[in-house]
Amino acid sequence: MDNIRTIRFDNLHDIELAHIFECGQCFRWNECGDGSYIGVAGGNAAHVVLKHKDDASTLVVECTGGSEEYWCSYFDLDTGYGDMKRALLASDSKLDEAIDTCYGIRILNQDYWEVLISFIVSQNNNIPRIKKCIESLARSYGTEIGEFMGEVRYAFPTPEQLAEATLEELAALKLGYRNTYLAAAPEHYKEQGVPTGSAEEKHKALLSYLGVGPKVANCILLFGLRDFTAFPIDVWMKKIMAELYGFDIKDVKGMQKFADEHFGELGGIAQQYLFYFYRSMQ
DNA sequence: ACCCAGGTGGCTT
DNA sequence: AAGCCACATGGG
Repeated sequence: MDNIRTIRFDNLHDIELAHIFECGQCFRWNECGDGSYIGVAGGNAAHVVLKHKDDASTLVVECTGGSEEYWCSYFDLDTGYGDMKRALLASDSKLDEAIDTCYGIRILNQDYWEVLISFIVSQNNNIPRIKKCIESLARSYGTEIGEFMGEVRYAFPTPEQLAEATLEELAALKLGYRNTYLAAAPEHYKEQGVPTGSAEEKHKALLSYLGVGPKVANCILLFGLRDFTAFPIDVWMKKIMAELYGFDIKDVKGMQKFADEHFGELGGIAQQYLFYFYRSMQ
């Protein structure tokens, strides 16, 4: 692929690629072996490198497309994560180690539809297999971007493209029982559009998708709609909340209520730090 | 062979 | 409202 463009962002803080891409919010970025990552976002393939120098960082994006504004928004570079982290630390010292160790998490500005489908696939599944499933979907139904850094890359399929898939084809992609959920999603998306309103209203709208329950809806709220009040509780978060705050492992309602009152507007940020930190410790 | 993974739908109490 | 359990697939 010719026409590779290089975009550079200087003087950045509170950013680390591994923490952004490995914290469980996205599934299409892969590490190259040297700390840089290759992935696809918004129909563009990209290779991203982060360089730390003194107190600041520089992000270099080599991409097949996407404006400077697009990538700035995608990496959420205009949001002050330092302030959010300081606010969380001031309210709860139990976050000290997680925030200190995983300092550079940012919530990517991902496409709503892609997040919706990705987290339907994620249920009762593990991250390596989720990534394979999503890559298969892109390869089978997404627009071919072209060869980029030694591999042909594919955009995530649009709702119209995924609507073309038959149940038999989806089953052949080894999606498991979730294939029926994916088969139903494009039409529902066409009818409902992108949810608006309060967090509760959006959450409720998401629950009307087959295959979307409370946990997946919270992931979509946080990663697809950038609602930082969302606090997804999966099997890992149940263990973490039980261990850290003394909840009964099954008391998900109590955990949700606590997160809402205790972390408020920054629940999603707190959740990401806790999830990623404790998961990386196994 | 068994258990688990960024859970949910559907059925039974 | 709460408690089961099946659901595909692949890795440990």
